[in-house]
Amino acid sequence: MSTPARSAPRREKARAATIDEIKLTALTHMRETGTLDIRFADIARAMEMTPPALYRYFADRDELLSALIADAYDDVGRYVAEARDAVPADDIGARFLAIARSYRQWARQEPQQFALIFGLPVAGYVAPVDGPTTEAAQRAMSQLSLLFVEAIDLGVLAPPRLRDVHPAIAACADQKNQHLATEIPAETFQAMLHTWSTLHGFACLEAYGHFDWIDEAGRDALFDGQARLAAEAAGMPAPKSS
Amino acid sequence: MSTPARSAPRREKARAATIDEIKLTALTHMRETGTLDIRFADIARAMEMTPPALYRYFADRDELLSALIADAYDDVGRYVAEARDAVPADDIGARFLAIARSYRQWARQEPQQFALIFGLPVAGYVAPVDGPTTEAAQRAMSQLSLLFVEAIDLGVLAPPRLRDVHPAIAACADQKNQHLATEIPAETFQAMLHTWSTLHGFACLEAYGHFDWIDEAGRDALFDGQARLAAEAAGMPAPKSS
DNA sequence: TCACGTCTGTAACGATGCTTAACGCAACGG
DNA sequence: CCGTTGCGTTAAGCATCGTTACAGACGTGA
Repeated sequence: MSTPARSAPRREKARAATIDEIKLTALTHMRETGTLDIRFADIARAMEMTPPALYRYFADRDELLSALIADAYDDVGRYVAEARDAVPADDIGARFLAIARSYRQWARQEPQQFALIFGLPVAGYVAPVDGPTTEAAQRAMSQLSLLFVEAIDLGVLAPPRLRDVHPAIAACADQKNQHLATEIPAETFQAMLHTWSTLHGFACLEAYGHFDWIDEAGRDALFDGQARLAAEAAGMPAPKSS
Repeated sequence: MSTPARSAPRREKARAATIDEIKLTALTHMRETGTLDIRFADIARAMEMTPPALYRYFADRDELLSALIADAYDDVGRYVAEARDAVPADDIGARFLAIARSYRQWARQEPQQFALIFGLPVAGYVAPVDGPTTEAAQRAMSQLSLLFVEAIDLGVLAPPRLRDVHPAIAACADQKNQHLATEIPAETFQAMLHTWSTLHGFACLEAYGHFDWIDEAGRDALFDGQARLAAEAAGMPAPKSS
């Protein structure tokens, strides 16, 4: 049976640790090679195991990949949420900046995981069931929308720079609003998407090395400017603290 | 010898045609599979040839990949330039919109080529010599900077929304200005980078399917809004024509 | 017509990877 | 103390793929 014993806390712990080690080894290997390629042979070698042993933990290569993708979802979501929550709840502007910066930093630190989620599908991998791609969008965005809700509740959100909203976008906004306590106006919903696109663009270009010709200080300043523009356009207040 | 005969116009033509067919077949295969994987076996099969025959045209798999990447550079540059030049030279705002839209459209039509240039390096492929990645940045951006130069020369470029420029960015601007007749102010240079990031972000998200939950009309409107925001922030005039 | 270069196919080598099957070992529970 | 369970190894099968070597076919130019 593939079902693990139901009463063996010690075993299960070891098993979970091994699973984590496998995933971590896979990630490390991706970081070292700079690609999204993972081979059971490589992982096994790095763990001083033999390839077939891995099949005790993952049915096949795709299952490992799926797990990595799922983890990446969680990682970026947690990373961004933590950065946001580390800033006083009453300083919405600073919270916005924290989200923006953490999104960028995550992409920089983990370009492979970033690509895993936001890049082209990996070779030979078929996405399980319906659109985890869409789910990635949802989860990444949800942290941002939470902040917009906070801003609305605190009454500090100015109207966004762009006021006219296409009916199709308004419809999307309505649909999303059904899951929220505080209603997000369509213009603000649109501004959120603009914000995300803007920050994502910078993160992509930088993570994949297209800004390497600008030194780090310049990139930092450039990004903060981009974030400030985005905040301004979305009606987000300026940060109180530096 | 790998050197093709020096006097055989007919042969050379056929050879060039075959090379083009190989590259096109490779692209087609990438489009169909949705990945960046290319295998000599697949290409050969699609062309009703045998794998070894391909070695007459490309020394190895990497050489083919390099050629595809180089082509992608050219393609996007040409595509964007043509779109821009199809608009009256005195309507800078419309020209800007044309560039923005064509960049997005290219990414949408050719997500694989887009990823080839702007994504993570392909598995098992080592970039020849120094940073073609950087070159991609240069070439894509150059079409945009040409437009900014036009705008400056016509005196229709307003100061960008963001005025303070970090010294590191100013230094980059100075360096780029050495290759241009018309000097681009540092703030404008910075605004160009912001513009590119913004448009690129939307293009990435859409090309890789993260906006699939918005219907096409909505995406079109969303993008135009994004472009308008970017133009406004960069000091670009509004289009005269619709 | 004949020799040459070019192109292409057949065959084969070597490496690599995914995956399954069968066996041995250690820990755990009664 | 013994059976069960889970984990890991060895061995093997299978499928590819990249690449090279060799030999035949074709068109070209003298």
